Amino acid sequence: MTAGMKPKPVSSAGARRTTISDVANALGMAKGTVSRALNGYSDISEGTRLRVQNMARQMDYRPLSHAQAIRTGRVRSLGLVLQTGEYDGHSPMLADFLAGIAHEVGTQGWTLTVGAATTMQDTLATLKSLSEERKADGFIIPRTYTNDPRVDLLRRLEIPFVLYGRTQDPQDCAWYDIHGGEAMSDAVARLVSFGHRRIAFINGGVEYYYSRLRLAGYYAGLDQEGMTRESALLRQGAVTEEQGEAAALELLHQDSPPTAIICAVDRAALGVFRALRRFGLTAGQEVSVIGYDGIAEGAFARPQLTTFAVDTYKAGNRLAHLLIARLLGSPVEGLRETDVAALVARDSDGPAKVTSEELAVILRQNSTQNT
Amino acid sequence: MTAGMKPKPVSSAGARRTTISDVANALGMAKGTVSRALNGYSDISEGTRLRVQNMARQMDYRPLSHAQAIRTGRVRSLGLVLQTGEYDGHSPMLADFLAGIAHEVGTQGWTLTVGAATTMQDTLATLKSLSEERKADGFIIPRTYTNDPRVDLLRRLEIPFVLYGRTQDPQDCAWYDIHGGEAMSDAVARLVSFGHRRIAFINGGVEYYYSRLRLAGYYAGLDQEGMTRESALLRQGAVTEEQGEAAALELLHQDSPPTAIICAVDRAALGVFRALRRFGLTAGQEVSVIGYDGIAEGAFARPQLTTFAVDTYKAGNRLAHLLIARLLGSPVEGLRETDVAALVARDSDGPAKVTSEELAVILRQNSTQNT
DNA sequence: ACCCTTGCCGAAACCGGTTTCGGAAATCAG
DNA sequence: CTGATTTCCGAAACCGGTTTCGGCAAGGGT
Repeated sequence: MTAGMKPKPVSSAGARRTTISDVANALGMAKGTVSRALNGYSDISEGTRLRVQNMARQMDYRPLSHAQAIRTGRVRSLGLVLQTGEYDGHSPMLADFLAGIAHEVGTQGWTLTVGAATTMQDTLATLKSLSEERKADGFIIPRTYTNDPRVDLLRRLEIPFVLYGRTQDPQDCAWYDIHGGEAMSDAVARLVSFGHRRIAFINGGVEYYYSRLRLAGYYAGLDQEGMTRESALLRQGAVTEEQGEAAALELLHQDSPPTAIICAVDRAALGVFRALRRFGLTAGQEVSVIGYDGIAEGAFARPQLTTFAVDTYKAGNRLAHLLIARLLGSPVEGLRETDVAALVARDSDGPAKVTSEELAVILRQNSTQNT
Repeated sequence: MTAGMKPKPVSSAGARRTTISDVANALGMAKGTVSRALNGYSDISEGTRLRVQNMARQMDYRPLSHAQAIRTGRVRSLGLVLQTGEYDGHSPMLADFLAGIAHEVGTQGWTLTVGAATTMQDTLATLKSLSEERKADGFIIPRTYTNDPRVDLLRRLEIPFVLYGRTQDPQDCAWYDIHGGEAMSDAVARLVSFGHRRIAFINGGVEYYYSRLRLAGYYAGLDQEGMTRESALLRQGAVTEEQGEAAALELLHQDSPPTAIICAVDRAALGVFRALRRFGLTAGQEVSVIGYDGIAEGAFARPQLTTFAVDTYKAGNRLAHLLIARLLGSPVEGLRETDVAALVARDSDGPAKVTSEELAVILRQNSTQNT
């Protein structure tokens, strides 16, 4: 094998892929040398490194990840375990999320491996087996809990991961998160500027860490405006339309009903629409409603939902990026990103047209007709 | 190494996985023998096969798929490339679909690798690279077109695949499909039995093969009832709420409006609701509406949508099953399953309360107020 | 008793990479 | 000019499996 061999011809019909050996003896070198040159070992001279890289590019050589994995143990794949229980209204964003991950992963030459589970127990087992079988080098953990058993598991197993959202104990954690709290306090400020004085908050699932942050944001917003916190204006654990509707009904049936309702989750906000409709009211008129998420249905609802939209595609994208960085050795402290949700002002909120007292009268009048 | 060695102790802290060599010399055999015993070679006696299998189970030996892949070229992974373009209303089912695939795949010891693309061009490139890099042994092709370039590509590359839905040329194709056509003709029959005489059909995207089948089903239903086909009662290409709403408005603005509307897609049916609401009408009263898909929103809509529900989880499940079978060597002809959609009778359809003529009058009256 | 199958398994090559090890050539110190 | 380092690369081992090949022993036919 002389060094002057010409690169292999354009792949004919039954062409085998070019292997590292092909590259090696096209260059007249040992395959070990080619490997080290390609992987940036320091004992390779700059000259040969270049020659190898050029030849590899010319011959369109791409190492097979599973062939590398046998020695390195790394398969260049990110894992994602979906927990699909009851309908929780979050699935609409899934497609974008996956697209975001898959795109980033694809351009880096990595892969996305997805598993599914129904219970947390099941999720943990799936995580364990996927990593034991080395189907994934690390995991993206979506929808983090305040106290997340998945985090505990992966920490114990020393398997890299990155969170979508944060968790109570940040040790060993990389994450991408949206400032949901900030959005909530912005919502309060916006509603106050519209003249609202009684602003309620319908929070999401209490087990998720995000609901803590959003509640804190709501409180911060109240504080900033010099308003007092009232438990009568707070409802927790609404993530579906029904739950949102039920929570809104509770809020509206009080003596001093809120003239504005902030929801931690868009779908709950759509439920609030329904509750209002029961009284013959429409969001954005007598009562303002602001949501959070930016689901597509919000734009199609009547009235169109004002919301703080999160870019789910981008989230997936950044998460993949961060996890790959972590797997490549970046220290976890540098892999923590937060972003802001973008206010999408539509029709479901606006200037206060009635006071709480006036609203109470209207509600009493109309409640006799319905329900 | 004697044959009587005891199995390795329960994995301690830094325990390596058990390899095939571990099993081999626990049994005092050559590793090649173990491999052949486990893979059902015929030159292994029944006795040793049993001994090997037992020992493997005892030692919890599971071969690493990427280690096998290096020789076999098969990684035991199914590929799925999502095409995420504009919001087409189909994403809600995605979570269930993935769960169905992932579950089947998981229990068989396989994996699901997902990619994403925005355009068809992109999808084809992704399919090609995923298979070239051997990230997937075969593909699940969702949302089949009448004439599907993905099928052409995979056929040409001789890569196994299975379709969710059918396509024009069945050569080399395995599939799982729902009898959408049957559902549509059932819908016609149901509406006729309710006394409806003018029944319209709002079809889905014309490029998909399913819309041909559903249209044919609608026609078959009409034929069976001795009704004539009228192009005035047919609209095509509605997959979103807006498109459904627009199509319904067109249908209702005619001189002889339909008293019942069948939609090939639930989301379009929800759009029809909105169109009716514009006229102060509600589905299930003056006009009956029947959808197809069984999306969760249908149950939450007011009125609740009568629809033919497809079990998306099951679809994913069966598709994974079929593809794995195909990859294991089953002839493609035996890998074609069809299932039926289940009628979920709710509130959006019912006995005809007005004739088309009466409806026309109502619509004319109300159209002056709205729009 | 002998040859020929057949059944069954060990040994070794192989898949496509990575990593270790050792030595030749080049560079440096004195 | 010599000896000691460095620099750089070839050779070979290795990763965890699969597959080929050949041979020993048991069984069958005559």
